[in-house]
Amino acid sequence: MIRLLLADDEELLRGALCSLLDLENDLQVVAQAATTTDTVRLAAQHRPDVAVLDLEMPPTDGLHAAAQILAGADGTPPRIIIVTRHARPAVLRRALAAGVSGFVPKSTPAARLAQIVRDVAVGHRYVDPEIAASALTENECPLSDRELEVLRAARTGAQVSEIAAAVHLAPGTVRNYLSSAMAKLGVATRHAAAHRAWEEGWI
Amino acid sequence: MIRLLLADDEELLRGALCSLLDLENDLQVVAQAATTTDTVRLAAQHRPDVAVLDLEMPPTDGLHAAAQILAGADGTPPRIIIVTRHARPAVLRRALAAGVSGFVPKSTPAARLAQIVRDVAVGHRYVDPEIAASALTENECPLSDRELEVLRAARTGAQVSEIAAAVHLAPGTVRNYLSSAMAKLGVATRHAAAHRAWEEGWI
DNA sequence: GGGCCCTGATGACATCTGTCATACGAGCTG
DNA sequence: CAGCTCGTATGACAGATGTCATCAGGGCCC
Repeated sequence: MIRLLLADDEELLRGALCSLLDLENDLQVVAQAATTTDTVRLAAQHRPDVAVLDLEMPPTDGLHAAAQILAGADGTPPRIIIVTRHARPAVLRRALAAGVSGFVPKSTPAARLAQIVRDVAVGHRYVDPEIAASALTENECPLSDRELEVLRAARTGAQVSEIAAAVHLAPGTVRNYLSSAMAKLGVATRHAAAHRAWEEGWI
Repeated sequence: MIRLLLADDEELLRGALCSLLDLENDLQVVAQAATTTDTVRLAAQHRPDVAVLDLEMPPTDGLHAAAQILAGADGTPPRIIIVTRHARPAVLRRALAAGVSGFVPKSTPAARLAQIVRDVAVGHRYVDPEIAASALTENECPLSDRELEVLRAARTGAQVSEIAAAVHLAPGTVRNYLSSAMAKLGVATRHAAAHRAWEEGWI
């Protein structure tokens, strides 16, 4: 019997997946969570074999939760499967770096999930083939850490002075980073750059 | 037997909901769609009793699909339930104006969906109580149609000239609309205004 | 130590943005 | 008809933004 932890902030999806997976008679959902904090707590408490985590979850995100679970486990940590709607190569890279075993976009047929869970439970890794292919062909994120940082701060439409305060840099420096990020992305405004970087899964 | 059309671009959710609802022995999923065009086509072809539509679907959205289904039906049109993650009062208003019978956020427990489908099938309407309460207390969108239009075009970080081209207005006029929208929303940049309007579900 | 790259910072300059006053025509209201 | 509002447009101006050259300090390699 494979013991599962299911984490997703959307009750509808989590509930539907729960009953779907519980139908399989070698799978058992032992805990459910809607937040990353609950996820980490319940993983430590129930020690599931496999944790299926949505990437987009408050208050942080699935990757943070995965890292915490893997770091905090004494003994063998659970295998972790990340499920996401925002399935971009860059996100896949970050997920694999965090040590997750499975990466599944929400465009995967529901029927296949149970099999992926079984594969991962016995130690295999599963990565959506489509995204894996993109990750191998698409170019890396061209932006530096600082550039990503200022773009993150620019996402809500803030002015330079606000961004500068948020990242603890001089306003002029922020403008330089924004400028180089825009040049790298081939766009004309910081906001277009932030939008683009977000779409690509870089921030 | 209640005949259902299920439309959602996420296979995972659609598949999970499908098996969940099929488990109920008075419900039967007769068609599934991942795009709004398929949704409209299959609704005409299968004439389901209830259509469960995700709001966020390519290439248009669930509300467009709902309007087309209701307009195109000869005889009694299907009852329509909109499911959405982005459940804001403004969206609810637009949905009700389009003639849908049910409005369900994705935070609804999966187990309750079957009952909502049954209620709607016999002619009741169902609106998530939480959102309905917000819709009654929260203030209306203060923006005019033109303001919303330019903000929509501004969302990707475009410059004034691009926005002007997109909405077929003079650049100066676009700036006036952006300016008044920013004033109404109490923000300092067009991008912050667009971000805000998006969060509120206005664009 | 001397050179070299990297990060963060500054200042100057052209351009873009946000604000505001104003204008003009369409439609409506008295 | 005169007066009014509304949508659209223009021009002017201050301030914000994007670009670029340049500089100071800190590691790092020879």
